[in-house]
Amino acid sequence: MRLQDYPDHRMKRAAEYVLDDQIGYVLRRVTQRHLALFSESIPQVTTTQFAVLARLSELGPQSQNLLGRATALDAATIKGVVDRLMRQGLVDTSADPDDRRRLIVALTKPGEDLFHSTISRALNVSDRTLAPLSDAERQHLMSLLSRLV
Amino acid sequence: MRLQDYPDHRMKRAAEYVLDDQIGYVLRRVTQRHLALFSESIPQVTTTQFAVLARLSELGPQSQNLLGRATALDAATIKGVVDRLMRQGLVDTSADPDDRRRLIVALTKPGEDLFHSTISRALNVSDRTLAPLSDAERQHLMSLLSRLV
DNA sequence: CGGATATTGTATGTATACAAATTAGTTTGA
DNA sequence: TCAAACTAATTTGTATACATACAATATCCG
Repeated sequence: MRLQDYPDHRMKRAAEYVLDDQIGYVLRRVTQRHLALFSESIPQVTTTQFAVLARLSELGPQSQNLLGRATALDAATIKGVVDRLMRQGLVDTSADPDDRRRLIVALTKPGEDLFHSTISRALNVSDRTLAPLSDAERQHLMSLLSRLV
Repeated sequence: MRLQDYPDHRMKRAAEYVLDDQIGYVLRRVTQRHLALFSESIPQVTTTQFAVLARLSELGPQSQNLLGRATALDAATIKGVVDRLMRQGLVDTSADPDDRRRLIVALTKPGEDLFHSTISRALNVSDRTLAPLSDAERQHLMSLLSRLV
C-alpha cells in the first residue's frame, strides 16, 4: 500500500504540515515564555517599553521616528509606546527647533533611574529565558537567530 | 583609570545592557520578518489563524478552550481568532450536547480547502524564514529553540 | 444530596503591531 | 524657484495577546 492510498487522510496531513515544527510557531511560544518571565520580574514596563528606554539611554534624545526605527517599531507603534511611557513620566517630548515635523523624545530622571535600577533584572530575564541551554549553546542560538533578522 | 571611573557614562551603560544581544529583542525581530513573509504569501489568514486551521485539521473538531490550549492561545485570544475565522466562513461552531458550557469548533469545507491549498506556501514561508541557514544549522536552531518553550 | 471547587465561554481593558490614509513640513530637481 | 517627491507624525482600523472579572455549567467530596 502506497502512502497516497492511505485511507486516513489525517495521517497524510500531519506528515504534510507539522505545526510544532514550524519556526513561526516555535518563535511565538518562546516569545510567550520570555514575556511571562519579563513581566513577572519587571512589572513596571513591557519588553517593548524597556527596549525604548534602553535605546534612549544608549543614544540620547531622538526623534520619535528614529527612535522607532532604532527599536524596530513602526511609526504607529512607537507613538503608542511613547505615549504610555510619557503617561508614566519615564520620557518627555519636545519640538525639534531644526525640523518642525520632528518630536524629540528624551528620558526623564525617573525614566533613567528606572532603567538603571532594572538592568540587572532584565539581564536576569534573558538569562532565565536561555536557562535550559549551556553557555556554548546560548551563543550558538543567538548567532543563528541574529542571521534571521 | 578603572572602568567605574570612566567619565562617559554611556559607555558603561552600553557595556551593561546591549539591546541587540538580548534574546527577547532578537526573537521579536525574527518574528517580525517571519510575519511579513507569511502575510505576503498567504494574505487570507494570519499566522495564528493558520495555526488554528492546522490544529483543527490535525485533531478534528475541538472545544474552543481545548483548541486554544492546543495552539498556545489563552481563552480570550482563541475566542477572537475563532470569531474572525467564522466571519470568513472557515470554521463553524456548535453546542456540545454532553457539556453545555462547551462550544465545538470545526473546519468548514472552505476552511479545509483553504488550509490544504496553502500548506505548500506555508512550508515555503518557514523555508524562506530560515533561508540564511544551512540545513544542519536549521535543524540545530529548531532543536535549541524547542528547548526554550 | 448539596455545597465547594473547577471549567468554559464571554466581556472589558490594556498593550503591542502593522497597513493605509491624512496632514504638515522639508528637500530636491527641472 | 517652485512643483514634485519625500519625511514625520498622527489617526483609524484590524489582529493578536494577556489579565481580570463574571455567569453558567460540571464535578467532586463530605
